[in-house]
Amino acid sequence: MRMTQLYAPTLRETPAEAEVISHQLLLRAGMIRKAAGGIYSYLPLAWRVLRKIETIVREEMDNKGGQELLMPIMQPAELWLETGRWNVYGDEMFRLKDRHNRDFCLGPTHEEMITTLVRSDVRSYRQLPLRLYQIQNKYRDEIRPRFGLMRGREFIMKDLYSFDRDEIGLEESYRSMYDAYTRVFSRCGLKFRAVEADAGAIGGSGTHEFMVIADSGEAGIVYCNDCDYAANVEKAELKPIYAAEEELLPKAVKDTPGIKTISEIAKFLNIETVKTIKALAYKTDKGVVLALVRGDHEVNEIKLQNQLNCLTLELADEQTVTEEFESTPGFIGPVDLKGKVTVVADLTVMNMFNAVCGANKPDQHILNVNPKRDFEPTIIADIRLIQENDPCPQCGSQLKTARGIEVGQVFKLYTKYSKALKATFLDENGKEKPMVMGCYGIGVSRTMAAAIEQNYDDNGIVWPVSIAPYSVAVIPVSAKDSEQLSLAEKIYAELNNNGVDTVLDDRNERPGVKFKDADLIGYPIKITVGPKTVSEKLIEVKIRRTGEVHYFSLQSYIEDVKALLSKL
RNA sequence: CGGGGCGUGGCUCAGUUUGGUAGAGUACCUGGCUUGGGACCAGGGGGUCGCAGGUUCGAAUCCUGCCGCUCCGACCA
Repeated sequence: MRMTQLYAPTLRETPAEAEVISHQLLLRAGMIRKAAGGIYSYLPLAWRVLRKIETIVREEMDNKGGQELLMPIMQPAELWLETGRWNVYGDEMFRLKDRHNRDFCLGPTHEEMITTLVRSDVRSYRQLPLRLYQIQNKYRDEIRPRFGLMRGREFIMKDLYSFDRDEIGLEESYRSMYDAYTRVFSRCGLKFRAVEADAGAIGGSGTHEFMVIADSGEAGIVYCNDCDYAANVEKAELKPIYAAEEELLPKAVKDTPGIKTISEIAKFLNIETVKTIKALAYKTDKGVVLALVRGDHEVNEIKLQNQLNCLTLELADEQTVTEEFESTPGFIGPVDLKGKVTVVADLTVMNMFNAVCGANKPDQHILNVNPKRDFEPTIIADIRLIQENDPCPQCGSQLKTARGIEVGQVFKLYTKYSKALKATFLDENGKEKPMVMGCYGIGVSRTMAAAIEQNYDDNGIVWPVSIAPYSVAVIPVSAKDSEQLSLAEKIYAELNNNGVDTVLDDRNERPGVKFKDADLIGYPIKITVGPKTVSEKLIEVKIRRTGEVHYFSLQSYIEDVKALLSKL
């Protein structure tokens, strides 16, 4: 490709709308343009990157017995009514009607579609296992699209669905995909971590997320340096912490005027926050809930929601606290609570002695509160959010925290959808059984953004070779020197003929402009054709990531460039 | 949806407080000059000032409503 023809409108300045680096650089490098919130056009350079990622994905899926197909984006409501998700999916689903007033949606995912497809054509255990996948746009009307391609409302996803005869087969499919995902993200040049995760709305259990480690990541993860444990903070399990045993003292009410927060009460009473109980009031579709954790801990709302098995969960407002909990905002506690409240206590709370909590009355706390003696929770469970330095559930070492961008997730669905949609087969004994399913997603467009989040510098993007739009940019220093130009043309043609994706910057620009654009777009290698190339038959080869410079002879540079690329 | 910020040539922004002919830089076009890290000179095209009402002799500027973008929270590939 010649730069004079390439549609890559680069920008000198960062558009104000872009916050995260991948969004800024994708816009500046002329790779994407916004059509609406969370909806983007992919310009030629971005499309090349996406196609390279897709190629890697296809190779790895096919390697594991995956077969590519393509299902409709537009899906009839009946499918979703059958599993009940038409209502559960809520506002996140893009819905539309046809001229006959029939309901449709733009597919946010394809479990329903593929399961009904497979159920009508698969009858026998001999046809299983099946691993089917597609790469296409998905639609989710996100509450808040943001960060450019990282959270769009339209995005490119690879989704594979596995159908097995039994759970042993599912385990094998799951392992295969886990392995394939590891290979995909490694080949894309990403630093990532597979972490244990919460299953969320898709359902099923047993799931891993593939997280690209980046400070801009929306997800929190914990990992252990001494073993292979890694988990999403939403999921990470915790054992109770046992406080040193104390003699139970009689509980006492203490005046604490205007003292509402944990840190205030600890300071006021001159005690450690570990001696306090934090009580958080929630409103759910299953009534009001009081969640208890130790003062220095945080509530993990996902865990709480899973314990309550509720669909909605939000912090209660002051009016709710007053009316439904019959308590006082800022002074709520589990002791002598009058309202009809489900009390969920964290495991650690149950092992505290002589603690402090709110008295459910204005400006008062209770001292020497002892769980079981002074209050009896409805549910006792692990509901706290894991923190840095908490012990590893596997080996006990101190955990580290990091931020991650979720680029893929693998799920075991078991028979959730096959039962709901009656996708059954006859086994070797002629017995009808539901297929055992798994689903496996990769955010292709998000992977592109994540790659940038991990590979950039002050001058622009630094693409890993495997997914770079072009591997090499050939830049003649002078736009007038005919010898330089003809050498540049020759190199450009020869590299392309030898399978190296190359652009020629044939624009009538000063060299600085060409270097800047090349760095912004992020070609792994720049080849400068200058006076030295003409006089000494040497080309200058500069590595984008390191700035390292090599001089190769015009006689033999092709192999040298290829060797260099293979090492990057 | 709740809470902040912002909508002025493609991009970055000034002008709004105190109403009076719509500006700069950059990008783009033409010519000249220049060519090893976003040069320079000259000329030029391009804006219903987010939209709709209202106030006024007169509105980018004041008032009302709406729309959009963006950041912080709940959702997720």
